[in-house]
Amino acid sequence: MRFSKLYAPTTKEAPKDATLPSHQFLVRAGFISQVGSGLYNFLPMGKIVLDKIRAIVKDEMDKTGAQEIQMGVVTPAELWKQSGRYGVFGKELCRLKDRKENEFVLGPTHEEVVVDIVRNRINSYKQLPLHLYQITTKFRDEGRPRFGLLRGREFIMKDGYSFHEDEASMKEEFAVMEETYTKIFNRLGLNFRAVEADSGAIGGSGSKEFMVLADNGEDDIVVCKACSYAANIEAAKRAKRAADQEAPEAEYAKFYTPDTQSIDEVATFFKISPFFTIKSVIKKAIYADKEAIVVFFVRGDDALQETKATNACGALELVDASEDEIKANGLFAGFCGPIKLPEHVEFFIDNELKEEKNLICGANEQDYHLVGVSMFNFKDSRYKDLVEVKQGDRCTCCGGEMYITKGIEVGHIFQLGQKYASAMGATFLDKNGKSQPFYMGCYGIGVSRLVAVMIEASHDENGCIWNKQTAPYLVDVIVSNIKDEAQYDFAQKLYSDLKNFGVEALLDDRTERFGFKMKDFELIGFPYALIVGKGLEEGVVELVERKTLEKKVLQKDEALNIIKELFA
RNA sequence: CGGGGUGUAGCGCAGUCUGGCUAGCGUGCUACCUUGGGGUGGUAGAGGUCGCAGGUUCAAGUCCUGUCACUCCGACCA
Repeated sequence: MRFSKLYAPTTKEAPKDATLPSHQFLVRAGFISQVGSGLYNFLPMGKIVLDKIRAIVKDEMDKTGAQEIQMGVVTPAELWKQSGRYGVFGKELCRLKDRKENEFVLGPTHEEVVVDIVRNRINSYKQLPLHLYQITTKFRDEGRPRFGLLRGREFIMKDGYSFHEDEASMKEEFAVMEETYTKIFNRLGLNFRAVEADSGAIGGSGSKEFMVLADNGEDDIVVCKACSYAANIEAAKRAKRAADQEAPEAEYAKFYTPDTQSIDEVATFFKISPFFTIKSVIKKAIYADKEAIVVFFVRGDDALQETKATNACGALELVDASEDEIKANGLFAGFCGPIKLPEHVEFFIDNELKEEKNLICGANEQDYHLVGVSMFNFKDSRYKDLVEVKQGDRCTCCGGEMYITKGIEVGHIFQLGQKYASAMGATFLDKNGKSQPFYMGCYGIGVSRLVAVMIEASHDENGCIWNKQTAPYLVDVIVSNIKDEAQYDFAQKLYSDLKNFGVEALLDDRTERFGFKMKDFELIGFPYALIVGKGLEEGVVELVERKTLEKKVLQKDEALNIIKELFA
């Protein structure tokens, strides 16, 4: 490609609202352009990069025996009603009607459609397992699109769905996918972790997220310093904590404690560590068909993890309860506790409080707390993992210290079980001739997001730094002075030799000055530039590596071979 | 969803508070000259219904009402 013909509108200035390097540089270097909130176009070089990432994903997927298909972007609402997600999915689900007032949905993911594809066509265990995948555009009407390609409304995702006769087969495929994803992200040269995750509304039992470690990530992940444990903070577990001081032994009693509503005030009043207090978090749980007040109890010095809490009570979401709602349910903000709670109020207690003694909690009475409280008389089903893991907590696997870091989710794999197949009546005959729903797995990769992630992980103050696997072109042959015929002739010859050898090369034949072309090279971030300039008179050219910006002087006749070796 | 901000030339902005003649600046773009190893320097140009609709006024980019779009912080993100 000749730069003079390439549509790559580069600019000195970044868009005013771009805050992340990946967003700024991808726009400035002419890879993408925004057309609306969360909507981006891929310009020629952006498309090349996107296709390269797509090709790597496809290559590794095909190797596992998964088969590529392509499902429609517009899907009938009827399928979503069958699975039950039409109501459950929130505003992110973009619903629309056709001229006949039939309802449709822009596919944010395709479990429903893929089940419809195999339903009544796969009838026997002999046809299983089967794995179908696609790499297509998805639409989720995000409440707040941001960060360029990292959180758009329209994006390109690889989504795969596997069908199995039993759980064992499903788990086998899950392991294959974990391995495959590892290969894909390794080929892309990314620093990532596979972490334990919450499954969210996609549902199912086990799920793992692939997180690229990056300062600008939106997710908090917990990582063990000593072993390989890593988890999304929504799912992270920790070893039970020990007390930080001796337990304050006391007989069970009610104390008058005016003006002590917060944990700090209670701890100060009783002169004890907040560790021995019980924090009550009162939430309103939203279910598909009702709302209810739910109270969560954790240690005073712990924080409630909202996703865990949502899962504990099976709600669609939790919102803060208003003062009126708290009062209406017979509760007293600041004086709430698990003992003598009004009977109709649902509650859950953190696992770490089970069978603990000598605790202090609210008495469910204005201005009173209870001391010497023991946690023995609650049903096991009340106890759930509710706490948010903190910096410095200990690992459940090895006891090592854990820390919290930021990550960008680039992949998520799920064991769905029979959830969708049951709901949608997709069954097959097993070895015993019995009809049963498929076991399913589903596996996603954010392909367009990866374009941004590559730059988030690899850039400097001058611009993008692409690696050989994803660069739009591998070598930028820069003609320093286009009017110098010797330079131009030599560069053109070298450029066509490189192309003939199969090295993707770009010839910067624009009538711009040297500095201008170098700035563009650095902004766009091709792995190498070959400068054909004033040194040519002495028989030399220069090779610049983008990553280090180091220049090497080469004899002009050896340049071709040296570049060939770089990409051999 | 809660709280802010912005909309004027391709891009980035000033002008609006305090209404007034032909709406400016930087950059980019076109032509010519100049320069030719780090976004050269110069001359001359093209390019704008001031987001949209309505209102007040002798007069609206500027004041009022409505509306749309974009965006920032936080919540949410299946």
